[in-house]
Amino acid sequence: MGRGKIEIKRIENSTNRQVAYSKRRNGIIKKAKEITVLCDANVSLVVFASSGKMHEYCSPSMQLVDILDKYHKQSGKRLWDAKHENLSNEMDRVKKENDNMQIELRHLRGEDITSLNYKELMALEEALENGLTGVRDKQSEFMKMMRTNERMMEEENKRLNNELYQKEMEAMGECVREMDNGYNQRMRDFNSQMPFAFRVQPIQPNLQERI
Amino acid sequence: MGRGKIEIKRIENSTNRQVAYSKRRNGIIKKAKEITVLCDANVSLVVFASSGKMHEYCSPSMQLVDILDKYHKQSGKRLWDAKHENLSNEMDRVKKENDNMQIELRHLRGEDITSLNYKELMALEEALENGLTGVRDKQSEFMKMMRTNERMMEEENKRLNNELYQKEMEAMGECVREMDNGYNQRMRDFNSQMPFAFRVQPIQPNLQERI
DNA sequence: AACTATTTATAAGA
DNA sequence: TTCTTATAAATAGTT
Repeated sequence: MGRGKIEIKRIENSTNRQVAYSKRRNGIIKKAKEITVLCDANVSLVVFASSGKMHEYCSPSMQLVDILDKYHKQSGKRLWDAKHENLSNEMDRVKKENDNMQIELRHLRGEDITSLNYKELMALEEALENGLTGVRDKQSEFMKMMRTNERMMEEENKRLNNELYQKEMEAMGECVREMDNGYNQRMRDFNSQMPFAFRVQPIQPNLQERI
Repeated sequence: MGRGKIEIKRIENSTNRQVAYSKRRNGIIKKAKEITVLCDANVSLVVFASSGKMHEYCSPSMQLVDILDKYHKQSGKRLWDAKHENLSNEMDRVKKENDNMQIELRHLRGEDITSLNYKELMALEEALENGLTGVRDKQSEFMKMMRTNERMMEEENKRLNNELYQKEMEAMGECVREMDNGYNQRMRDFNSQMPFAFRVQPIQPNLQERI
């Protein structure tokens, strides 16, 4: 009923689909109201757009719960119980999955392995070795990164020390020549004796969170 | 849409009302199906005739319970009782636990460890090593048991062979002296040449299920 | 339950 | 979204 006949299949153009949804939703709700009045019927209508938005119509003087109650009584399908049962089943399934994982975890931790046969033990060993290999690869990667970083820090440190020394030399300027030359000598001595760890260090955000 | 226009008010003639109900109910259900397909929507429709008879339509791949669940979530109206909510919460809890275990398992298998920091990697390595130690202890225990068993079987075998030989000697009694002495000699030769595996073996229930 | 004249819903276009 | 309008679809009244 429109400018052209349409096939009843999903409207691919999303705008058109949206428009059609809006129109038809109004239409169906209007029909629901009409049948309610004309035929003295009770209707519960809940429509969800694909977007998730919900619209509902429910005959006046009746709440959805009442309708459901009637539905419950009529259909013999016990909705609440059914829902409960579904949830219960799902629960059992998930709990079983849980138990299996628990067992697997315990095995991987070397616990409760008395019940395993030799074949299973071998498989377990292999799994553990594989895991260990992966972890150690990752660790050596880390090590490499740390060494690289250390080297960078060391260089940065050298550079900073140098710069600092230059700055001091500059700042002291003429002063220096008037003072005992021994002072700067002592300064340099001190710096070269100071343990590396106590010198000014660059901030290395890459490492701060990881170590 | 008919031979004449009608006012939207209760149809007083009961037969007409009944007919109209039937026609319009089909119409509305058809519309519900159409909007479901055309617009990718989900619909729950329950219609009660004034007689009390019920008809329903529910989008495929969705049960009324699912619709209700969605309805519940959207409207905030409490359709489910406390029991349900408890179960629901428990479910969430268990599912979360499940996810955590899944993650731990993947880590132990060396998967998804990119996101771990060094400390976590170390802990993981230790766990794996402990697991491996446990498994290997168990394996060596197995080995020991198998060796012990083998030794026992060997001894048992020797004993049985001996016994068999003694029995044969006894049973043949006088016969032997009358026969060519070469027979027994051949018998013994044969037995000592026969591969170990084909001799009578003791039943070892401890090993039967395990290996 | 079928038929059909008419009303109503709506697809496409603006 | 809303309006318009040509056309498809629904259905009231009839058989």
